[in-house]
Amino acid sequence: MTNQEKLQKSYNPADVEEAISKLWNQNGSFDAHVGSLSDTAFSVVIPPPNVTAALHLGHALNNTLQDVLIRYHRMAGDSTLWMPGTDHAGIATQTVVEKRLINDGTSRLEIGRDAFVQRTQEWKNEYEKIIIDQLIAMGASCDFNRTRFTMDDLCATAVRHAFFTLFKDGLIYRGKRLVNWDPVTMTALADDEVEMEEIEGSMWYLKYPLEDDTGHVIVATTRPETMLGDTAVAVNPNDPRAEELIGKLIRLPIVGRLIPIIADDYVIMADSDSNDPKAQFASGFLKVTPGHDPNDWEIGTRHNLDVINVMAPDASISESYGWDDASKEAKTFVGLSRDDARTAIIDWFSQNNLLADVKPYTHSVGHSYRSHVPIEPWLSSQWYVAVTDDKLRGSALRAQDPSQAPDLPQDVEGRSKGDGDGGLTFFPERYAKTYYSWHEGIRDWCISRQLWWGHQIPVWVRTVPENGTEFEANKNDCAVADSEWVRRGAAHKIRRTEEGLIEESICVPPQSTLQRLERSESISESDLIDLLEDQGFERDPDVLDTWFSSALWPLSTMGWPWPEDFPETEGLLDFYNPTSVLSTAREIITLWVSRMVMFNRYFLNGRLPFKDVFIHAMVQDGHGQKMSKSLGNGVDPRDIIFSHGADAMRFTLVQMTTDTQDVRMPVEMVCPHSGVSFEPEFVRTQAGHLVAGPIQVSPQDDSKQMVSAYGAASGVAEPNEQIPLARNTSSKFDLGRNFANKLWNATRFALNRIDEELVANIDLANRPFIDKWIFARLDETVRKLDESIEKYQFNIFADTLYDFVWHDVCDRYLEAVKPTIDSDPEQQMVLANLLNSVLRIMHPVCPFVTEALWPHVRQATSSTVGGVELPDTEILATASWPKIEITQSLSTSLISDFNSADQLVSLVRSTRAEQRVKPKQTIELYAPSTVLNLLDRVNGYVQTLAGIGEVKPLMEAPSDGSTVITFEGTEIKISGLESDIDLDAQKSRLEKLIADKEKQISGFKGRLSNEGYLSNAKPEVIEETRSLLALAEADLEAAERSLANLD
RNA sequence: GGGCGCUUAGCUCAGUUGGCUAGAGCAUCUCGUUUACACCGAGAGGGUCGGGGGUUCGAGUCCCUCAGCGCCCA
Repeated sequence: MTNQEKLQKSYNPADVEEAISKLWNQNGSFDAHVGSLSDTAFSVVIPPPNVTAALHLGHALNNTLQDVLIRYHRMAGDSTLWMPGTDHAGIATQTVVEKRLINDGTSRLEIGRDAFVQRTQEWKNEYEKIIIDQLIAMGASCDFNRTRFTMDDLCATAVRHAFFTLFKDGLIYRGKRLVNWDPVTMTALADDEVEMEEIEGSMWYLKYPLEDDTGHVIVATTRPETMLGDTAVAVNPNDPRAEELIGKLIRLPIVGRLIPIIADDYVIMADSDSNDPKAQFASGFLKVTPGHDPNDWEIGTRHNLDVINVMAPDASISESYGWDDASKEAKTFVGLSRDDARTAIIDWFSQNNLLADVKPYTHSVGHSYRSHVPIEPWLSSQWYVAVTDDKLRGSALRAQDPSQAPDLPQDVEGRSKGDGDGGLTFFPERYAKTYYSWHEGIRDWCISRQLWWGHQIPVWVRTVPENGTEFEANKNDCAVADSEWVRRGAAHKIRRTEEGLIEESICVPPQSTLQRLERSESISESDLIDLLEDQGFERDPDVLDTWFSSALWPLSTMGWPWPEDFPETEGLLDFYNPTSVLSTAREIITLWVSRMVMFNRYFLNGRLPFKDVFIHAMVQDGHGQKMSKSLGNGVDPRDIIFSHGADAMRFTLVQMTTDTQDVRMPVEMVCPHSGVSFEPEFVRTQAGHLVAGPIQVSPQDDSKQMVSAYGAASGVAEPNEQIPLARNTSSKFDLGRNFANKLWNATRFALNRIDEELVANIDLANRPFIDKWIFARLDETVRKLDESIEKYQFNIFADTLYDFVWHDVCDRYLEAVKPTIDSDPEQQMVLANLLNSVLRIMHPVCPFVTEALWPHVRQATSSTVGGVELPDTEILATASWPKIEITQSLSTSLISDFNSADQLVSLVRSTRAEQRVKPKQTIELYAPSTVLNLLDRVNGYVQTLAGIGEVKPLMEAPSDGSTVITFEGTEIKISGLESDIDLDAQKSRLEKLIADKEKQISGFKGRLSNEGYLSNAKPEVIEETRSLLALAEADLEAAERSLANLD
């Protein structure tokens, strides 16, 4: 006896979800076990979410997809690992914590580095917990015992070891050069952290007088404030004016500096007729400011120009950072912000009659992705990874599956048969090109960040006069092969600074690495550091770019470099790396995918971090804006779980995941006072985004208010008891909710019907048509699911499930067996096995409802169906994927017979509707022998679903009181409608059918009389057209005959 | 500026190498409820596949072009 009485009338996710999460956790259902060599590994590392904020639906999408893959492969018998964790997200987290401090009336600088890191740690703990709870709530089957954080001991060791190795191998260097400087957060940014924005600015035309007083040149610039740092004026050598001017000197206004006119073909020549706005607006003369413009830096390098930095880290004009020839006049600008300096300098030029012109000019300017202010190209000392080296860039390019990528660039070594080359595949394929282009033009990676939150750079630096050291330094970095520090296990480099001093850098490996090194002097890491600091070395205060630790994620989480130091990681690296697939978003290809490939391959002899990269769609809000933590328009998955349940959310997200389309998610708010959903009022942010206004008024009662998710996320409004936080929802998820409920009720129906304890196993060959058919369809469905998951076609996976479960199992099979099942114990067992299979195939997408139903269904499954392998297991999450081997003879023609019969059912139903036959009224059907044979083969299916009482030969049809159907070229009559026949309706249906068929026939005939078609089209296509024509002609004839009989 | 995608029913989206009468869900309309499910069932209506041109026997699908939207990279 099953315990079906426990099943409620509809599925209520909140009743079961938490208990089921607990069940999985208690049973260790998601624990990874390193398998033996013969086992198939399937592993995924989670893209670690930033601890800056809670997850939104974009994360829900990505994590659901990963979970579907993991659950599918776990059921398919693979040894699975889904590694969870979070990312410290240096600048982003520092920014949010600083915001909180400012709200609290203090600041980072006021409390100091240690206290700040402590505060940030607290933030991290808070959000790490929220994030993990969210993952659990959405059903993510991660091995949560292994949860990592990019700054925990394991990851920190990996970071230190990786840095040390790269440093020692000459792939990390320190350079003074222009970086993308954010003058608000006061840190350098990587190229990809800079967002380009179109700015409606101006082009200013400044007169620069020649030193010999013979005239002036006019330079065009969008950044006049940087002219204080000009060290040349450049002209294109092809410019007609060039010859006369090159080599002459200019007396730089305000500053008085004498600077040369040089020739460089970077300079765009003036051409007012050009289509290129740059040429239109050019004056032909370019002020060259190597200290404040990357292109000018290049020109400066070519012409050996001085580099003068006229700005402080906050982008105000300053003479303290490399500007020592400021005139008295120039000093009046010192201390101005860059905006004020711009105005002041333009005023000065204007007052001195040196402003030739100003034109409005639209151009794009880099902005900080974090503070959104314009980036200042700024000269400073930073650490770089030489990713342009063939060992990194080349390796990343060689990794690509050659069939997906263009030929390797000239300067990249060819692929070898070695580990990993050619093994990296992108889904959808087009993203392979994004990856390729990024590496083709990649530049060295600036990894220093002027932050307090992150992995502090493990390098101690000392600068000494040239004669203060025993080492000779050339201009570039060079490694010291032997020194007291090298003998102790550290790596030692020296370089000559721009100021002519000698800079010594000592990189200290982590203790675990140090103790394993062969070295002549044994010393602990902490003693080594003490020694360094005693000798005047200071640790670089900067931290590493967050992506440096993320790049090591598939390595570090698996225990690299010293898994024996972390016993819980033993064996992981060899068994689970390379991971099977990385699922992530588009922009991550450059930020993360690239760097993981480079690092994993570099540190593990070419081994890839993952074989496949799946790029998922972006989740947008209802206005087509990307859902993001920083914009604050994210919808908390817990809100959707609250309104619709986790399975509904998951199914809907999976169903929306196609190859090409981003996912648009119109969001409603739920009034916390009334529970009513409504569309919130939207407001535009300063940056131009549409977001739900921070405070919303209740749609039911305008005296009541609530805080929107945006209001809370942006910190503009803080929810309290009177003005509570409103949850979000979206009717998009109704689809998934209805489906979960459908499954619930189908199971409920079945459990009510299965009450016989039958132990004999069932041979489908002895079963009625409908039982055979549903298993043939199950077989087909499972194969389609397997194929779609293999190709990461998630929408097809979901649609296949929906179509099979809703339409075939519920609408057809269950309806068809209703008259017979109560008296047929074998059929009850067929149904039990069917449902058992359905729960299994539904499980990867809808784990909660299936797990909730599982104990009932497995209990009901007391015997087996031949050819269907469904071994019993206590927990569905660890049950096996159905294996179905139905003999060919069983499924041949089953599906085509069924489709014919189903077609007939819908014709009869349409006719019933047209003739307004009451639902319970059974009717008589008169059919020719071909149809009678079909009805016989499908064994009552048509009668049951179309409400047909008796079936008789066509010739026995009564001469009046019947209506007629055209089916597969035959006439079928229906009588017993118990009301007057609506002749008009019948007539117009037949007329419409005739017109339809005539149109079809003329189309087919036209095709078949076309010489080109007959000679070019594939024979089977032509054959098909012929048979379609025949069918249409038969239908037409039958319909015409019927119509004629009516008159 | 370069690259990638999108534009198909009122809405949100499928449509694999060109080949059946272009599909689904929602919404709409009609009918139905003691009988698994109204988070339901049955039926119906609704599309010149963004515009234009081309290739082809045949184009939603391939090519060119124009327009609009979005993303990534500079």
